[in-house]
Amino acid sequence: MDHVASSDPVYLRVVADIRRQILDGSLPPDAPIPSRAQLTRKYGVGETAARHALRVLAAEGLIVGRVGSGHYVRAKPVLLPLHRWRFHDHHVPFGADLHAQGIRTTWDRRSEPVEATPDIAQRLRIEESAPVTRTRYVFRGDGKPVQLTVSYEPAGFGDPAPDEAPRALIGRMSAHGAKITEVVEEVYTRVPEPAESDVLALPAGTHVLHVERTHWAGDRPVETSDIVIPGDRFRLVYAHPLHP
Amino acid sequence: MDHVASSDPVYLRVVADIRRQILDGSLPPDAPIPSRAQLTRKYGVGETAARHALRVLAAEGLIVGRVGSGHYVRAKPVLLPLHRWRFHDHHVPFGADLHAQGIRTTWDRRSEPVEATPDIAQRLRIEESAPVTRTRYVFRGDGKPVQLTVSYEPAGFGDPAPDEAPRALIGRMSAHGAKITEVVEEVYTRVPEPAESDVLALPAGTHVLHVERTHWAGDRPVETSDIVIPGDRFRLVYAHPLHP
DNA sequence: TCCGTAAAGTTGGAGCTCCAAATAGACGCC
DNA sequence: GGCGTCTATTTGGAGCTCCAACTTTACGGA
Repeated sequence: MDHVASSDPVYLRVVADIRRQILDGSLPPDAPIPSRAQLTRKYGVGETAARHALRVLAAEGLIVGRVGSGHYVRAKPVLLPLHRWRFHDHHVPFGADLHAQGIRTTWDRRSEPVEATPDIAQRLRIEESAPVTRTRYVFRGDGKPVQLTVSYEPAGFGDPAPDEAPRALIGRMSAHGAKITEVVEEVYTRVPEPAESDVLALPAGTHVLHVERTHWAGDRPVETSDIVIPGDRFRLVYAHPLHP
Repeated sequence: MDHVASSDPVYLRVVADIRRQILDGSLPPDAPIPSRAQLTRKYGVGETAARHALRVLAAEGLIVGRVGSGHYVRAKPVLLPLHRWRFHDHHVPFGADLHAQGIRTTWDRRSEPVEATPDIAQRLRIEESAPVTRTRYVFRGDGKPVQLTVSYEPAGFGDPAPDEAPRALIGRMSAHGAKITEVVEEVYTRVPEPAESDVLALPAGTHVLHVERTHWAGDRPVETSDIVIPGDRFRLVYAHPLHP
């Protein structure tokens, strides 16, 4: 996914290679990164390029440097490249489009404990009838429901630690100029399995919220994407690429 | 606010000085930043330090570099140092504390057009009885209202541009272990005047949402802070400091 | 076995240099 | 005035070097 042409700066070659290893898990948390001197030999670059590569990776939050010791893969690494993400306008998907048409958006959320259906149980990898929490988000345009989002998560799984990190729901969605004519539905399941780190550029082992179904305005499927809920499993860091 | 001791790295001295000038407005948007060569002379540092300073400021989003031309203050600069901010957990202020006590949080928001009272009119710097939009946020713990937040903004002022930037409401609040016994109230006013850039580290001219009153659990005042609504007036960039 | 010291390695700060690509301004020509 | 060219300046990539502060490891003595 990270195409780095041979004409690109050499430091980016180093960055891309190390980043890939961290993202796919071949460099696990706390693993040591080659030192400056080793990088110059391994990639045949100068010290300047090696240093800059390490600096970029550190700024991205993927590695940490310890003076006198070395660089290591961040224990709970956290790269959320903001430029790949879109906040929902007013927390309403496609909010920008609604606003463009002079439609005022509101939403609310309601959680309730339910028992896992076979379908949900399988997705969440829990037993049938186990207690789960269902949260229904209703997004409205001018008071009329525009989108219904249902999120399931295992009961207890979502109970945050005392000083838990923020859990703002952030989504990436492509905004089309779709008309708002029907109630749409998405089913999110909070699957405790490794993120497709390639898509999200998240470290291996990160937990994601997966969009299972998405319908929009007349059952026209919308681009499906992963959604991250920053939770107690990882801290949220909005990284600024810092290149060049 | 940015104390840079003489023992600190020299590039930080340069960064702090330029940053200050941008934040207090003495370097207005699009103003040119001294070139590498000029910085070395002006601050008596080497080229390495000058370059690194510019790189840090660029990574912070305060300046942009144009090859062959120079560095300039970003036209709509936007530094939001995430580490100074706390997302509301589940968008609910003090949500982390509520969760710690096993309390489940929900909230909803409702907007309605009203006429400006003298009080509000003065704060918003509009005429009395002018049309304003009142938004009432109700934050609930286990279904019971925990906090009522009322936000006023001039009608039209908040009407977003067609491709408006996200408007997620982000707040910084100190989380106390306060008990949830009473409905509390905050009055936010979207004041179209320069931010106290020193507090928020936002460039001069940025518009902020100012917290006018805050009560919490038995009329005990909570730390008052500024709140930013990313809107069409500026783009939101989550910057990662990038030092060192 | 335990402890203290010495040596080697690593980060981060800082300096210098060279160069390609891009820009902006000066200059001359029509 | 308008147009094209040429030159000085600037960024960004890349190289090299030196050093202080710190960590890790290896070694030797008690």
